Amino acid sequence: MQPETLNFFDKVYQVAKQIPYGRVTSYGAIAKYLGAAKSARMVGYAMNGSHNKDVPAHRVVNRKGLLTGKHHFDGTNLMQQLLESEGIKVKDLQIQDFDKVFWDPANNL
DNA sequence: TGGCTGACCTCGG
DNA sequence: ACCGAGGCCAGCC
Repeated sequence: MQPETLNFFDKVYQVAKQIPYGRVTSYGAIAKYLGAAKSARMVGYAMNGSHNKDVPAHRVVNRKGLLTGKHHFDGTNLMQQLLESEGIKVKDLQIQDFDKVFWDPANNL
């Protein structure tokens, strides 16, 4: 579907958009799926432009299930609220049952 | 224009 | 098992 010609950012957006409801993924998972495990940083940075896209950046967290990017959202606990709104239990910036809500792109794509 | 930063992860010692 | 450093690409000053 996605030609290799697409840039890293575009690919990230494509994958992030496909994240199912009530599920979360990590930057590294997406990066690794794209074939650039070392480019996990870029995935997070790509989320910076996700604001203009329909990318649920709140469903993307770090490897520890910590909402590191919540500081980039509008309010303070907005990101946590969104996740809890989807049924995901979040303790402060730590996602509970992260293993259960974790969605691997390679698992579905 | 050139250079630094940034929502991270993996590898090496 | 723990700690330190590197790497990637694009946007912004």
